[in-house]
Amino acid sequence: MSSSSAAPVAKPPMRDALVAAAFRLFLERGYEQTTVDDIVTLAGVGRRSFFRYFPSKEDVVFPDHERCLADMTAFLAGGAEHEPVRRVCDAARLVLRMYAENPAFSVQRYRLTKRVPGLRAYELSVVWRYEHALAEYLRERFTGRPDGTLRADVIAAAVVAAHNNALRSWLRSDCEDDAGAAVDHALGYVQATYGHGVAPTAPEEQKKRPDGRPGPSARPDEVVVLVSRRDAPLWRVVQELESALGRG
Amino acid sequence: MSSSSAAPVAKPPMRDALVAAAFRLFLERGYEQTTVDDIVTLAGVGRRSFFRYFPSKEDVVFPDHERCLADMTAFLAGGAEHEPVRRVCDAARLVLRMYAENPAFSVQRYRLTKRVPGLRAYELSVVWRYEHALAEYLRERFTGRPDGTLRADVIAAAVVAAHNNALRSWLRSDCEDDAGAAVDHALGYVQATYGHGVAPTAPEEQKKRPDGRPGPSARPDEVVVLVSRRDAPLWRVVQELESALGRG
DNA sequence: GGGCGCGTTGCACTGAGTGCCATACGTCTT
DNA sequence: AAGACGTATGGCACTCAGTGCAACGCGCCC
Repeated sequence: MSSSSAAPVAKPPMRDALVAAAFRLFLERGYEQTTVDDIVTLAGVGRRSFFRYFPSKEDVVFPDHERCLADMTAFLAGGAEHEPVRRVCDAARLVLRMYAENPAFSVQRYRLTKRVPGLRAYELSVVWRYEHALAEYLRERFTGRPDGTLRADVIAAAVVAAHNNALRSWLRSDCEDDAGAAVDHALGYVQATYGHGVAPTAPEEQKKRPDGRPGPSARPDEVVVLVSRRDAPLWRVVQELESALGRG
Repeated sequence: MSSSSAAPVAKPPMRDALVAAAFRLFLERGYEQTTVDDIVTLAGVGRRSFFRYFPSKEDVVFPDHERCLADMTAFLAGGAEHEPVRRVCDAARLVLRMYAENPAFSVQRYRLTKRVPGLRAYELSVVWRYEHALAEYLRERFTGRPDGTLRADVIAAAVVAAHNNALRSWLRSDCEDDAGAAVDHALGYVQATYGHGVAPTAPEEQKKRPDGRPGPSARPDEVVVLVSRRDAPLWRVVQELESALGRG
């Protein structure tokens, strides 16, 4: 079995071998029933090398997470055009696209994390870093707004929840559904709630669109969210509504 | 020293002693620098007993979490009156009240979890169970609605994020702020976004209040959220608004 | 050829967590 | 009163994750 110049992988042949060996064993005999020694024996490498590539046994289940997080962070840092909520939703779409690049792998991991409590907990800490990055981005964009950090935290949590909802339903369908459509639908709900001008509660957003029109990427199914005190007089509510819609 | 009948604690004197010893050591020399042997030596008990009361070293940092989660779950199962979003917000208020019962302890724990990555990760798995319980409750209440599980997941995430935002800012202030007011403000934002009748998108909610009034415990600062397609005719929007307000 | 950097490996060690059994104490039974 | 029994605790040995350290092999450059 010559493996010399057949498929010259750029950097880490050993890393991939460890991931492959780990998943084989995890799937056939379970995560907790598999020791690191089992993995390195199957991969034919030394035990010490495992911990050189993966700081913990759990990390081998999320081998490209650091890269994925770095990509998302770079995307957020890449520019501030578009509206902030739109941008974090796009960041979430980016993450889902990375999952969708390896459907088989993503499904296997999903089955693992669903069954093993320890892996579920670890996945939470992974997801938390994404959410934290989104919240951090929104906090910067929301500086000066009333309740800026609160809104940032809540919106980031909502985006992550919507993303995960779509991702899980896609994974449960064995990747037969359209992942992009699912996440668009889920994030559309979040964008409809928090995105756009939301004039009455964030009037300063209006200044960015002096023409009073919906702004970039206006689709016919866009929605407007109006928040008003319940005891406000109806005429006042309608007035706010007209200004939010840019009519009247 | 005679400790026979001086302070006859009901159930677990040993458990509390372990918690006290653990926090003393964690605070004075750090979490990772403290071994379980150190804790049991200071508490004067056998090492095996530690793991009888706490399944892991991390659990000693959240000693009453199981009870707190059970209380919240019981509260949710206790009744389905009020509007669902209102109810999960009240559940979050319940949790914050438990934190507020031991301000000093909560602050110490906050300082610990903030600095120790392992504890932060563990706290995430703790918080996740709360969020999951809220989402589960909302899913049941939202069965039949379009995107019921999506809305349930997103709202649960938003509630938890708002709760945590208020909790953290309260803990950072050394418990000098008013925790109740902070969480009311944060959850008010979520309730303003998702709560109440939200007539246009959830008309079935109207049936529960045939009188058309806001329902129980209507406060003057309650708000109504109206979601509508941006391209809808204005008269239609106003019609929906009137029905949402129970006027017209 | 000999030094040098790097990736790999083996080895010993710490510490978390578990299973098993022995012990002590209170209670219930005969 | 003596013994049986359940429960709480302690002690011991073991597995396994993770780390520090010191070799070893290997290509490379001087």
